[in-house]
Amino acid sequence: MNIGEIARRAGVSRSTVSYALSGKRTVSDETRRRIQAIIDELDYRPNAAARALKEGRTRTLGLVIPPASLRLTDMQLGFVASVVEAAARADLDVLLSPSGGDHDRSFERVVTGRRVDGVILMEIRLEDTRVTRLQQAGLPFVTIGHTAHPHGTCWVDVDYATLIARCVHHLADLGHRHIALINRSPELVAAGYGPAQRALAGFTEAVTQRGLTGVDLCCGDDAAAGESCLEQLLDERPEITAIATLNEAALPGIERALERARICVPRDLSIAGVAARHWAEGFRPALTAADVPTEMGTHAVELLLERIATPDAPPRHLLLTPPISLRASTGPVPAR
Amino acid sequence: MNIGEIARRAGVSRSTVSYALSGKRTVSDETRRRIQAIIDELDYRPNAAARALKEGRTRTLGLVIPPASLRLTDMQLGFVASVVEAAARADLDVLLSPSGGDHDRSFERVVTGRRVDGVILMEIRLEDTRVTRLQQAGLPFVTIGHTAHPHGTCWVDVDYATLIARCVHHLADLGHRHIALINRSPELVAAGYGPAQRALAGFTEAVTQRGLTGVDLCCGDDAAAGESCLEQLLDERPEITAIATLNEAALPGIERALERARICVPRDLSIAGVAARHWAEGFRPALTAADVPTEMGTHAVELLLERIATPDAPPRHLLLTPPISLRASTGPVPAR
DNA sequence: CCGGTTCTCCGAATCGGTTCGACAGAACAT
DNA sequence: ATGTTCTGTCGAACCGATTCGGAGAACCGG
Repeated sequence: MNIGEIARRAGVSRSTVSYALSGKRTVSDETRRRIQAIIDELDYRPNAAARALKEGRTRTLGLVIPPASLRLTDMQLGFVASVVEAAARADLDVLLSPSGGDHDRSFERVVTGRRVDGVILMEIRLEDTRVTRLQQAGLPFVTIGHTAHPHGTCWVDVDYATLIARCVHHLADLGHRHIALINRSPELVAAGYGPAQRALAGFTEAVTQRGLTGVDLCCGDDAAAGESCLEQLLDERPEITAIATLNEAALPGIERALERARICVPRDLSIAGVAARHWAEGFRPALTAADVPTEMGTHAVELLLERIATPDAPPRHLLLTPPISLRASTGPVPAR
Repeated sequence: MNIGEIARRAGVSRSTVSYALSGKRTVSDETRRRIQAIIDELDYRPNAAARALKEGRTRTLGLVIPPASLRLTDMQLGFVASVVEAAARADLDVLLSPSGGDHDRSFERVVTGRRVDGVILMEIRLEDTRVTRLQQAGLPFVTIGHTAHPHGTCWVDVDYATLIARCVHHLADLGHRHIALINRSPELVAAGYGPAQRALAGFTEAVTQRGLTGVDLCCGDDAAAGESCLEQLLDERPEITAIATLNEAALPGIERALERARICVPRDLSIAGVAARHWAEGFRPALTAADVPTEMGTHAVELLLERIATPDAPPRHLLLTPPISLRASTGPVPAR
């Protein structure tokens, strides 16, 4: 079912069919109707490869995700979902490329095989070779998260520094003087993972500003790590009355450790953080938290489309600071 | 950087470059080396659209996922990840299409725009219009899960009936006589969702065979539902000493309800089930369970590649029955 | 020295669209 | 009546690869 077949049946030339479809030149009403009827009957749709070849664009976006070996967090999964939906709304398809290493066949195919019109990069490091690779290839791209040199690139990110700082201020307002930050895994922190770094920065600044005692510790991204991390914290730093965290995957473990230690939230201890709504609401009691916006992906797609349309415009950034939803996990500091 | 540019620089014709690359005809060593050097220098890679147009295949697989509005379960996420990785290993790209409704633009584009060589369909219902659409379009496809008419199509699935039955037998061997099945959500069961149906069938048969008392109940796919479901069960059926379940998302809630009721697992109550390893190991104590194989996606890709290669071969099925990993959540029935 | 192989390579056709220039005929103005 | 503009359509070129038929050279044995 190619365009020639349609043209033959309609008794017109191939170009007329093309124009009838695209509307880029006028076609008489009568001819257009005849063509449309045949297209409907045969369920014809133009061959994507042929169109891409001639037009020089693929109507496809690349989405580079962490390799499957690293379990995607719920937050990341939310990004993927919202990217895919936003792209679908713009009638674009999404090509997935699992990539973490530097020399990755899948990534290279996407970048240099002109399979996509632009790329969205997730889970980037402060120094990221993939970013430089994309820049050198001249392919439009947007990152979710940003590198150490954020000015030359388009990105959208969550302002972890501000959000964690707000958590600290909220807890300080409630009278808490000794606050702990439960950060992401030591490996991520060591690798220069942006959110972890910036959360720590925001925490430190807010703690200093309010004259509080702050403890910050790393914690693996799973329930078991959360459990042992909290046990250690309760053991070594009994003066702590409040916790701020951005480690949503550790929440179930934190909850378990608290329950085991017979610590009642928020009576004995307050917790606030940054987490996908799903995790915050699954916590007992429901977690006071800045809900990480699922529309991150939507924004990334918007930025990318802009960038594809006008590659020479100055790169735009989007730093999101969602409000903190007050739920049940924070309360006044316990009387001594 | 097209093939003509390479040819010009190497002083050969375009066809020679093509043959040097594909090896489908002999090219002298010296010429090949010269061409390869230029390709390496310019970092040339053939244009995917042009190749797809000529070859009639896209080297791309379509993966149809549930729409983002429905949160993907961990298991489904595992499938996606393993599909993507298996495809990457075979040097294939994966095009994502979120689709649930029947008239879906993204799905139609993938199916009829010849954007992919084959499709993997997840989360299918016993009656699924997308399956018939694919059959009518003549596009090779494999489903993860199977419909009510499984013989005409290729699929790979987990044998929930057998797995749940094995759990029951294991519990019966330990002396348990009163066993409950915690199934998936009532909506899914009502909608004719295969796994839920088959789990119930396997449970009923095993219970009958061993002469046990069985209770089966539906439970929403989240922690809160698991919690209330278990509270109700403990309240209404105190004689129950063991539980079998395939509802991994309810596990955290089940755990919480047991802890609250001061029921010690496995001393007072045993639990066994079917769950992704991640969930089973996150349970306290670690859950005796058949680990849902993450390689489902890998198998689906293998089947699909076979089907693409030989579309007229009889359709193959794969019913996986992973072994039950004995962990800490099952033990002998408590003395009365 | 000639006919037949073998080894290399080239030219041209092809895939299925889009788009540009041209052109016939109608409509309109002078 | 003649020139001009506007409409609707067509033919051909083009995007960048693959692939088939064949050309020319080297080499073989007879």
